[in-house]
Amino acid sequence: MPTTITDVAARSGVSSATVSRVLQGSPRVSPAALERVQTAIAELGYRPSGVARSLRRQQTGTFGLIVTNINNPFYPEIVRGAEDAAQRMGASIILCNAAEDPEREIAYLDLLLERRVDGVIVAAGGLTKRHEDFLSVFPAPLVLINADLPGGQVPAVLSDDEAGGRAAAEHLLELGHTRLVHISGPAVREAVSLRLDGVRAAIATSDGGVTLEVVEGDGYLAGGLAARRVAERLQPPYAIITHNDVTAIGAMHALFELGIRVPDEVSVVGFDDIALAAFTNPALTTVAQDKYAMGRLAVETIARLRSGEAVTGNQVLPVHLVVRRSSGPAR
Amino acid sequence: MPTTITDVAARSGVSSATVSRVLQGSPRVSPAALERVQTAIAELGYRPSGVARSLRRQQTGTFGLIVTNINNPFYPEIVRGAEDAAQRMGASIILCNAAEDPEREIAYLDLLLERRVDGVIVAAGGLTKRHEDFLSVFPAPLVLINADLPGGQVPAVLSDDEAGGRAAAEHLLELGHTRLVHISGPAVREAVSLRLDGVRAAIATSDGGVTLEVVEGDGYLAGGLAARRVAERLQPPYAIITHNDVTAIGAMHALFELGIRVPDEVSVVGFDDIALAAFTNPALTTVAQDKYAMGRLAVETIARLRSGEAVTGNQVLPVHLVVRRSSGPAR
DNA sequence: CGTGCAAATGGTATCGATTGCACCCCTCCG
DNA sequence: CGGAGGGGTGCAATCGATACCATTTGCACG
Repeated sequence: MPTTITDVAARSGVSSATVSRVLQGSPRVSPAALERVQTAIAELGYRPSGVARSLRRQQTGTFGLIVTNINNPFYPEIVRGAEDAAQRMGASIILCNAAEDPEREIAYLDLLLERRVDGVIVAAGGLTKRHEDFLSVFPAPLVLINADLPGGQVPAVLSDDEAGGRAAAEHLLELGHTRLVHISGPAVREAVSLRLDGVRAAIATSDGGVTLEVVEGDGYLAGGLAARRVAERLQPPYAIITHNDVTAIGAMHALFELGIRVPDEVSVVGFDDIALAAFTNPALTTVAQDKYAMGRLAVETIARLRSGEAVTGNQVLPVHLVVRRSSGPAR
Repeated sequence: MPTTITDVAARSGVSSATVSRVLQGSPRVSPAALERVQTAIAELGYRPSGVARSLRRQQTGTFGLIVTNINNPFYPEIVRGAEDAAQRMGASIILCNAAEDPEREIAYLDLLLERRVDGVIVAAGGLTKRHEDFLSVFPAPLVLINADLPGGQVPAVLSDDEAGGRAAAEHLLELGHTRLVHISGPAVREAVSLRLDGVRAAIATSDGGVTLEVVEGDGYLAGGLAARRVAERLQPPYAIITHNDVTAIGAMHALFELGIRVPDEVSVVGFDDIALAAFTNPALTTVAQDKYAMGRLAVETIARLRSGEAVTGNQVLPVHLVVRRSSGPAR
């Protein structure tokens, strides 16, 4: 049984109202009372109940952050950006890991609603129809990361996926590659088609004679293993663009196992620029997203929504190509 | 303004007490009332307030889980184990990412207390003196993962680090290695010295003539770069044991950059068996911890503590060596 | 037909903090 | 010397749900 505001009031000889005023730093407290209350708080080790406070204030100072899969190193950076931004505004984050399970995402949405969070951020990659139905009537401030809801009613923070796909492809074309393979993520993800669009756009504006093959992966390590099937029928040189870095790592592993050298025979370009990308062998060329900023922006957007501001547009963040060792000239 | 239990009561023509009984699935409700209440709930889209419920019940159905660094792929598996276990008992997890900042860990501990969570799990790696002072008087059920508090008052879930270190070293000795290098983690971490103890124990029971060099890393990617300094003065063959897989990835990268072949010239053995370990080039030999079980056990232990049971002992989980391609015979 | 018991339901205090309103007392000025 | 004004404080309602206790209703049995 923790101590309550009443205990503090009793010990310092004032009413609970005065203790409450001390807690909020109200100026309408005499120095003597202030002193006594502070002493009592320290002596009792009192800590106000966030639960009672939330009930009374009708806000919890908490945001929910739902991520598709915290196992994917792409997400932790978003989490950090969101946490830091929340901390700056005195709020905190409830992190929910959906573990690639859409049902679980919805279950968490429900839970967060019951917890009366002040807003929810969904960093989900792919949205199913059920998500859309659920999210479009969601009764709390809501922001999406790397996903988009038709109608544009829900604000979203996005990377410029199309430009990223284009940059990756242009880089490979400049290196002289004419055979491109794209290992995509699950088709439900918005970003998947946008990145592919970018690749296609780059090819379209090239001199021609460039082929593109698309293989669907799972957006995780195993997806990269699709590179094995590709390698079985394609003679080097060619170049692989993956939906994300984790897939690229899987792909480079498959090539390594087959004794195919990267980048001498096959070039590989990833997407995301996770911390590990600089440490693969060879180091991974990739399209960098500003993950930290995405988390931060999402929280700031939630805060604006909460303060009544109407925010509906999408915020698209620029991406940039980071050239490392996994891409090289075709020969 | 969300709908409340009173709204539901009014709409269904019963008192709020009856609505409450419906919410808890009490049998003391007539079928007719049940029906009407359920209809009203559905029509209004009513969802009971977790805040009010927590205040009244004096428990929140929430556990806090503080992890040192969610960027390290070791932790997400723990999170999953904890989330699944919590879900089974109808509870939920507030995940706090301390981002390697001990002050932030303590700040989160404070926050969780204010939020009146029903228990806290700290997966922290290293505990400073301040942690110890803070944790030893922590006024809520507490369980540690991969850390230990003197006095044995706080239950902990641990891997058998000493056995793990031993297994790694024995494996390398069997391969004929006589020069071992250990890239450790930050000295504050308990596990660091235990794993090293295991390595030393294996060497002690060997035929002799084995040397061991210890280098301190940071427990993350950059720590592995210590391998570069080692490589500058040591002629192959030798073998590197790292504190964890992420460090091993950093080490393999440093060796790769120097053109040193793994495992032909230098063997590398990691610790943790993160998902990525099977996908490095070459695939990483490592000591596997049952991360998922650690998270699960921690939550189950919290639940036992909460139900009044006195749990104080440490639970040590077995580890096992997974041999892949990064370790080979010395030649 | 009266009594007793159980099922169904409602009234209301309570959880801990916040806050509008009222009150007291002191000071200052007319 | 009296009244106005304001700083400091306490009372009590309130947030939404729960649970104890009391009351009503229905039914069976003697």
